[in-house]
Amino acid sequence: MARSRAGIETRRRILDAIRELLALKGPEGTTLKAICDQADVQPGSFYNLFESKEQAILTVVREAIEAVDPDPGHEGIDTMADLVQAYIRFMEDDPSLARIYISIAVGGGVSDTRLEGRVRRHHRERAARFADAFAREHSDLPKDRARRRGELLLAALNGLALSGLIDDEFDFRGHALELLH
Amino acid sequence: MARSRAGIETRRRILDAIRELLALKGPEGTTLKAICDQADVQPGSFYNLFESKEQAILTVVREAIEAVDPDPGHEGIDTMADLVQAYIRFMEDDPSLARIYISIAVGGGVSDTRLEGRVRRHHRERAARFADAFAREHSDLPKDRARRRGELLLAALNGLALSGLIDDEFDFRGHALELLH
DNA sequence: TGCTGAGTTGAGTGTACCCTCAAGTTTTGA
DNA sequence: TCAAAACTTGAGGGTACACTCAACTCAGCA
Repeated sequence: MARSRAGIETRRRILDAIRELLALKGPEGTTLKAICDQADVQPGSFYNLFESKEQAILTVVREAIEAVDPDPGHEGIDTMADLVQAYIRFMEDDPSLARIYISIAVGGGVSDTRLEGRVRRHHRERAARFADAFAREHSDLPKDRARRRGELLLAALNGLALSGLIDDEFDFRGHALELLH
Repeated sequence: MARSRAGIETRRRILDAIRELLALKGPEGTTLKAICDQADVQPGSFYNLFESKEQAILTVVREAIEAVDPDPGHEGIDTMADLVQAYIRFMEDDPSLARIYISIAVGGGVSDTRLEGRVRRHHRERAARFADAFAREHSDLPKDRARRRGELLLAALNGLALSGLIDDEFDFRGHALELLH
């Protein structure tokens, strides 16, 4: 753990390096040497701050999982527009984290049983949040139908994000906004 | 290359092993030893049939990319229902390939520049196919709007597939069929 | 100013990886 | 039937990997 100014700064540089490498080169390219080169740090310094490479990567992965969910405090009162806008912001402001997030969701990268369960739990909570927002705006619909619509909207956003990651020219923002109708 | 009965059979066993390992353990878990154990083959035999581990994996990856596209002959005449049904079949009959497909699409696994271009090209062709099918069934819509709807439908399907891969209990089939309305 | 502990260094360790190859067995086809 | 070709074996080689550690520097503070 970092306890001094220098340590905190080094820790940040390392996490930045991992984030960039994961997004750019994938898990296979995120070697200790690559991380250390990118962060301009020696292995010994890395292991002074992190228990293992795996643990450091998991820190970034957790960050990605959390970043996709906006304002946890707003849970229970956010509108569909809020949720869609938040996703757009996530994709535009932090494409590296977005790529990592979708990547773990599929399980193609860091495959770890604990992580798999965490992703599933997170996904279900997120689906519920979408379902609630939708139900609030369409109180006429039966509860079950609202839930399914929430699931569908979340899936559509994830799919649009996927298209955006595959194809730089894809108009994620436009499509996402259209979803609101 | 396999030239005799035994070689062809061994080659099949190896590709089966890779397919299963990629889907179950991800690229990191798909080591030569794991492949050979699973296929009940020795390394020397592997290298008699494949140039490299990478080449063998790419064979499976290509298979996954192609498997998602049904009946290439029908291109230009398929209906939206055909395309959706084909995706459902792909997800249900070959979940390993489906996981691999979505996984490469994100770029989280085998990250290779050639592959990245191939995926992008494939994705664009696939979006065009959806757009065409949609335009054929809604000739009243302006061309551009039809294209965007095709893109959206493909993205939604991919997103639903993602949900299905994260959560076994997710009703992919039901949601996909509902998309047709 | 000098002590303490946090931070840094980089050569070095062991391991697991991908791949090779000489020697042997089996299959093919003339 | 038999020689050539295809296939299999498994020990072993070179490399790149994650990680360690003793020796060092440096910042913060009494």
